[in-house]
Amino acid sequence: MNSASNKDLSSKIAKAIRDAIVAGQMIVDERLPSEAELAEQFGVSRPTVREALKRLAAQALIRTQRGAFGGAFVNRLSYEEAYGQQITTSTLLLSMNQVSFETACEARYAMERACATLATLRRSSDHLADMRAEIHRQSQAGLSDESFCASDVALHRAFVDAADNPVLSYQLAGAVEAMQPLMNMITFTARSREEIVTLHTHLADALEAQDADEAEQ
Amino acid sequence: MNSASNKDLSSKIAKAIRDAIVAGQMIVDERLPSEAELAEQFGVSRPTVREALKRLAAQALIRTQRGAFGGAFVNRLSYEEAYGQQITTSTLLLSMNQVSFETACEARYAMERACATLATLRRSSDHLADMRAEIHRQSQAGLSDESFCASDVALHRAFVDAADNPVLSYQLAGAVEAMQPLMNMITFTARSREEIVTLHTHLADALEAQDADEAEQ
DNA sequence: AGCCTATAATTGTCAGACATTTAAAGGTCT
DNA sequence: AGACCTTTAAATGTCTGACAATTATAGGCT
Repeated sequence: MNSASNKDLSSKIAKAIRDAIVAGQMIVDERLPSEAELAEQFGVSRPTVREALKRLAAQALIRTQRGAFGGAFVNRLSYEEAYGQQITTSTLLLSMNQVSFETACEARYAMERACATLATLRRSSDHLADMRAEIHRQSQAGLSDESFCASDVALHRAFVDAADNPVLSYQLAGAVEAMQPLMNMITFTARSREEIVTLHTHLADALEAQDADEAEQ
Repeated sequence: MNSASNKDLSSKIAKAIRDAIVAGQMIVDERLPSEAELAEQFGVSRPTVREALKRLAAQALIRTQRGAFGGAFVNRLSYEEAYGQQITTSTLLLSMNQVSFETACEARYAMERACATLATLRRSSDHLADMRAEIHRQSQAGLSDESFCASDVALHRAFVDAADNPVLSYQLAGAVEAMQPLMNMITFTARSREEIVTLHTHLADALEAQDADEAEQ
């Protein structure tokens, strides 16, 4: 995307440092040279270096610390930070590209079906309890559409986590959460809510019984 | 992650603008105020505003254009840009968190199984041809491990695209591509290569026959 | 009408300065 | 000797002011 001939100096510097990190030339928690040193190395001014560093910080590749012996450090990207990144990206992608509700739902169901086998094998009682709790909340009458959606997301999050694979959780939780704004635009009738709750109950039952044929939803 | 009390002014400003964009208060291609105006609005200096804007640019939320009537514009996040973001994030996440090869593979297979049903329904002859071509390449003898992996990624990419759901493609292609560095650390014996090629051939055959029970790999 | 040029707006970059934060070194007292 | 305080220096965070580079628009010339 950023061709090498990008005129922006701060882009080029950010890319150079990013490449070094991704290539493993800098290990986690390693300290980068100070801004003044980087400025000298790249032959630019400090503000330009700072803009490059902020770009990297925005991608959670580095973190900065003030004070003596502070500076910029290669950041260990945590799952939480990665979630945040993915949710921001996915949310924007969906909201800006006229992705139809059907397409998004289809993707979501497909990905959740992917978890079903693993989840039935590994679901813990904790995850089951979380799911039951959300189902109970969803069946209450006075719930706003927004709260209903939020609970729906929480339920699916618990389901995905039940597969006990952090990579899968990272990928899918982001996707599900990103769809929440789309879902919030929909109003649910009492009838459709009932259907959803029934579906969720079947899902939880199947998980509890460790029956893999619940993948049919 | 970034609590509101983050001391960094450029963080706070970036967050404010990002929130406005995500909330839909600014539409695609809308022009932001100039840096000087933003500086005045937020009561900070121009360099600080610039650092905030660079953060947003790093996330592809805005693009900038120089010259008269240039400025920063809300960017329509394309699928390609989103891929790039996701690949960077996923690659780092995997390489920095001692994710085992097994966990990654498990996630990958699970997600691909998710595509199987849709792919069998919708696969075009183009996708099939792409897959066949990669399979052919993989069965050649003198191929380096790295090229073998690259071809493997290309094949799976074609498979995922066959499901004809851009959201799914975006999610999974990023995941598969991010695993390439992990896969590159592995050396394949002639025997294991043979098995993989056989597996891929079965997959392509099943897709061609539109037989959904190939999901068993 | 068509082309060229000046103009103004805006981002990109630089230099230098000061404020703020923070860990470490060193000094003082018990 | 050990605990506590103070100083110090290194580094990021921020500001000011300036100049360079770019580019769409307006106006003038032929």
